[in-house]
Amino acid sequence: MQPKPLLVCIVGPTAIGKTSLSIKIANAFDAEIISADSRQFYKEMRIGTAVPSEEELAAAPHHFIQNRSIHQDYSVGDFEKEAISLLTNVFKKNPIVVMVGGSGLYVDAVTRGLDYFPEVDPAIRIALNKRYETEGLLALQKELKELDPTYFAKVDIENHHRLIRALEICIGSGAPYSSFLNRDKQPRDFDVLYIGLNADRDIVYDRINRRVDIMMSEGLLEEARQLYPHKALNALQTVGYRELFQYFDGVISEAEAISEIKKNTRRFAKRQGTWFRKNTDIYWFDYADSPIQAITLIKTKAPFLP
RNA sequence: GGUGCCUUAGCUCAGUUGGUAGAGCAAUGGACUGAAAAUCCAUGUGUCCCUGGUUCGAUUCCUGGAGGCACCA
Repeated sequence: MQPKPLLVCIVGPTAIGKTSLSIKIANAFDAEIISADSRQFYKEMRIGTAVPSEEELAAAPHHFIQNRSIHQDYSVGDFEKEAISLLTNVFKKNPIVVMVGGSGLYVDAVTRGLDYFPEVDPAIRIALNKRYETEGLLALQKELKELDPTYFAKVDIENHHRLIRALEICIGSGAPYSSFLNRDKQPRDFDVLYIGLNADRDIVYDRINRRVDIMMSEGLLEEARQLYPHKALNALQTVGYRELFQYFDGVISEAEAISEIKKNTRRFAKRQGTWFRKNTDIYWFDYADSPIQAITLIKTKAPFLP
């Protein structure tokens, strides 16, 4: 039997060194790289999202890096479809692809798949957001309880994003949100090997703090200033930009904005840890380990590779 | 040097008319199916500066000490 191709997923908290490891692995196997990072898609956001450098991008073929505009709506569902179709093509020429990503949901969308949900009119979400503003959380809870009692019983009903998402499906499709859950997901015709990169909390936090300073010295302030007119866009609800927008609004000082960026990035890294920790398929490595160890692991898992 | 005020959680501070304490922030743990770097939930953190005294009992009152701030010299 022909062995399935292998998708090597490199995960871990922000600023741990995933980009660098992914390039070394890609070079070792002459592989291409897929980014599963929910903010590196956007071509207008380069410094604040820590997009790979020119040299890094030249070192291996990269996909899903700065291939979108902040003005286009984009979602995990779109990413899943595009990534799977790209993988199908790339696997035709190479039995291994490297995926790097800090966005847990985006990684899982590719490796495990999302359930099918119908497309709904974006106006529904807009209306629901308005309702949330005027009538509050309680009104949303009440409506979901009526339209989808099953999902109501298990969602976090304090979380308006969850409520609105479920309601938009209920209203737009006429069927309960929960009726779409746990349908047969698309089977994947590739195997997945997760490699996690981590370090002691102090080290991660220290790397984050230093990286924020580097971003500022590379011109994050100017990048944010140019995006300031678009601060309401979804893509710009992003650590590193929001805080600077507050500075431009005169709400906080520049120094405060920088320390807020550091704090919010640290919190983000903590949330990434929570997400990845529950994935028991991950092989964890210390950030200081040599990439040889990861490459050796890949070879033992996929002996058919050159 | 004198006088006054202060010292309580990682930080800023509240409080106990004497029964070993609580807010905000920070931090930590968790959730997550098309907004996910988003959004949401939960949780503590303590020689109450040290010393001696009064008291059944002192973080609280008193003595002395240390550190800080202010004013006077």
